[in-house]
Amino acid sequence: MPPDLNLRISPRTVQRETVDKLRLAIFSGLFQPGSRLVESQLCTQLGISRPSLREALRSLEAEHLIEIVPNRGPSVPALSWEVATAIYEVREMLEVEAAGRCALRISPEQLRELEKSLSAFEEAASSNDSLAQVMTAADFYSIILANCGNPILEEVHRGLVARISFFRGRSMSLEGRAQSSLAEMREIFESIAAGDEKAARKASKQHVLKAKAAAKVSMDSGI
Amino acid sequence: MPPDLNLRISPRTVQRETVDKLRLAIFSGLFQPGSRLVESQLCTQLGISRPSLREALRSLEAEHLIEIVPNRGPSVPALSWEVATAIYEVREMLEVEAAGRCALRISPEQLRELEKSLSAFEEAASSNDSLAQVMTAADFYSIILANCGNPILEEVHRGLVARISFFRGRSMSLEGRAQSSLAEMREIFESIAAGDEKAARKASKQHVLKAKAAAKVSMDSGI
DNA sequence: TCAAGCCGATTGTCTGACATTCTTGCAATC
DNA sequence: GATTGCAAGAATGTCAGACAATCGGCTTGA
Repeated sequence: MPPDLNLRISPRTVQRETVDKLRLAIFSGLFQPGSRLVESQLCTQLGISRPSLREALRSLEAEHLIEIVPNRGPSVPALSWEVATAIYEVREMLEVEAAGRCALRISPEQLRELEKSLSAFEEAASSNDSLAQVMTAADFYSIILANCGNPILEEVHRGLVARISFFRGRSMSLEGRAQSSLAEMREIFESIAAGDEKAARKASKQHVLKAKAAAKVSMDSGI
Repeated sequence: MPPDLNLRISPRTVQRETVDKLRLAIFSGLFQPGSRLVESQLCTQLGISRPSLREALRSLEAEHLIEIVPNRGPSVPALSWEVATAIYEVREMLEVEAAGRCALRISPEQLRELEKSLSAFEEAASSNDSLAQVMTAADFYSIILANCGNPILEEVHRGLVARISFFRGRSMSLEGRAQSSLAEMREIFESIAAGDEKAARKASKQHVLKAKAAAKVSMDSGI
């Protein structure tokens, strides 16, 4: 028997359900950065009690998806470009490392999964649904990170990418960004498929750098 | 006026106070890994109500300092060596990068702070107080990370180091580990003081690798 | 126009409650 | 003797309601 196979089924508690829903709401831009989240409103909208909601909010606070100022309550933080830059830098470190490791150790089966997710992104890229683009792209990274052999790398990366979902959504709407993103991701995929660690690292680095540049453009232009 | 100077004073709420106290309790080994945390007991010990405690627990859960299984409640996770290895690897990436950047940009004033914290560790190293050793060493890293120019790097690093505090405490108790740790940290300090990025990276990498090895030894020997 | 003060809205925190689920000990059965 | 089944107790998940402290905005007065 595998030593650490986690067979325990996790009942979905109200708290967890709430965290997931709110997280998704933030990703999809339902809550704009800077907007306040009023407890009583959320309670009625979600149909839950205040204690449960507050527990969920504390979880999101610890993930840095919201911030809670005492006596003012929770709000979606407006990410400064300075912090966004910092996140992109760390994301680059993690993603480059993960891509490199992934190229050396991914299984054929997972490679097919990666290809599938690339196709999914390709389809999304040809549409105008920027949320779908962000989500499918996240799946693509997720598979790479899940196969880098380091669960912590994956976990930290997921947390960071979540925090810049706002920027990612906006920059995906940029003219041609989705298509060039697709090209970059295809290059990453090819390198990993070829088992070429160096190429995977290089392609991955390029991709993050361009994503960061696109985010900067969208931020400067759009307000 | 600085654009983003945060002048808001944060009233210390019961929730935050509780998070800090529990975090410290975990660091100091008051709660052994694997042990369950019973809400009613903690409530009476801390003198707070259950909702406040539960909010605090959710925060700690999101920091991965505790885990909460539905209908079983919170407990301190027993870190497997596999996960610990993963954490050490990511910590290495972050700390090496931070040390390198720090060497290029630290201010003379902060450098003095770094030297001070090194002295503090030196003193702790000659004692037998392994908690003090862990704490002062954490201060040392903290200054490096705070001067690397990337707040996210700092934040993520702090979170990871927190999670391996148990291992760090145990390995510091190893014969001679504190002294060799001191030597390694001094080398890091010297490199940063000299503004030598490459040396700082190298010394930092060595330090983390040795810390990891020491953790492995203490784990294998001690049970 | 601007400052001071008041009022509603919101949050921080507590108490108490109850259904559900887990744990544990004991009895019954094979 | 080992395993199964069950029942009591303990712990958690969730809710409702309450109240003081604080914040933000609006009115009022100078």
